[in-house]
Amino acid sequence: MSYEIEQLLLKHGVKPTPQRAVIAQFLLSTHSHPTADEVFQAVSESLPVPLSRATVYNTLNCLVEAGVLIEVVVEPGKSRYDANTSQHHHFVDTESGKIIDVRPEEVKNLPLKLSEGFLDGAFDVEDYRITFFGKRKG
Amino acid sequence: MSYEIEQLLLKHGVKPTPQRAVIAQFLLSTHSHPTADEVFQAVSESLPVPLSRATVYNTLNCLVEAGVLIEVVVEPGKSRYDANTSQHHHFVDTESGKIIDVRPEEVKNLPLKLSEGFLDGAFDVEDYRITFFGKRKG
DNA sequence: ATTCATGCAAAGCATTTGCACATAA
DNA sequence: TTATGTGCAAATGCTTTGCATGAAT
Repeated sequence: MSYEIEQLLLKHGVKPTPQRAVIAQFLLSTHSHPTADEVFQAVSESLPVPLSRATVYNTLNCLVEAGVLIEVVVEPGKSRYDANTSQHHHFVDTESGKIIDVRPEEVKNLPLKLSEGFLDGAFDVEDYRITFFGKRKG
Repeated sequence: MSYEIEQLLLKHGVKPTPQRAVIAQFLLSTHSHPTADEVFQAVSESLPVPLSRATVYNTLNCLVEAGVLIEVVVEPGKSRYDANTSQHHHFVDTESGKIIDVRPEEVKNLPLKLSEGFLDGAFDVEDYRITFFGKRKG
């Protein structure tokens, strides 16, 4: 496994194993927001090590807990994974279902705030995520 | 079933039945964003008609398709339902898991736009939803 | 030796579906 | 009677878990 991936995992307190490295590597190489099953398919095909679905699920959960990945839920029933852990938003193409990362700089009028009176000011907003929906032009 | 609920269902092209009316009624009466199972529990308890889980699922899907409800997904694995169909956002209390509706007027800096250059201007944004995360103060 | 990741198969949930029965127009 | 909603139970799909094996410290 590559030195960089190994360092990344170690930095997050995750013991580097071939399976973990290859799954993390795959997620770093794509912007397609794959599901667990898509990760399993993709990684199984082109892999020096064998891989079971259980390990894919265990590994994805482990990497999410460690902060290497984030879990993205846009449709009910399945989770998607994203190695882009910096604060960002998503655009969902409602025709293809594709999910595209949107950097905060690409959204005008950020940062957002709730009005002072929101619920008597009883809550602190720590973060927010925006999901845009739309279609390809033309 | 009440006249108003009946009219609401008819207006959306849904044939009013006791089960549908009572499920719609329950969702109109709460802001708790219940899951299908919570709807089943709540409605089963205080009900003149018997009710099966299949009917709850069928009905919720039917009401979502008809535009009477919206489906809200904040956690993987289960859908939640909301009779507030006007465009709005959500605040998730990360300690209790509670979901609170946020009216657009309560968010400063709206409306949002993507910058002109976003993906070469290839997409039209039709809508967006914001999910805020935070905690109760103190 | 001890710890812990992996693989397999079984189990667990949320949800959907097939089919028979009931109900309403 | 014709269409359609409902109920039950079985099936499905995604994910988790238990347990035995295997690798690494």
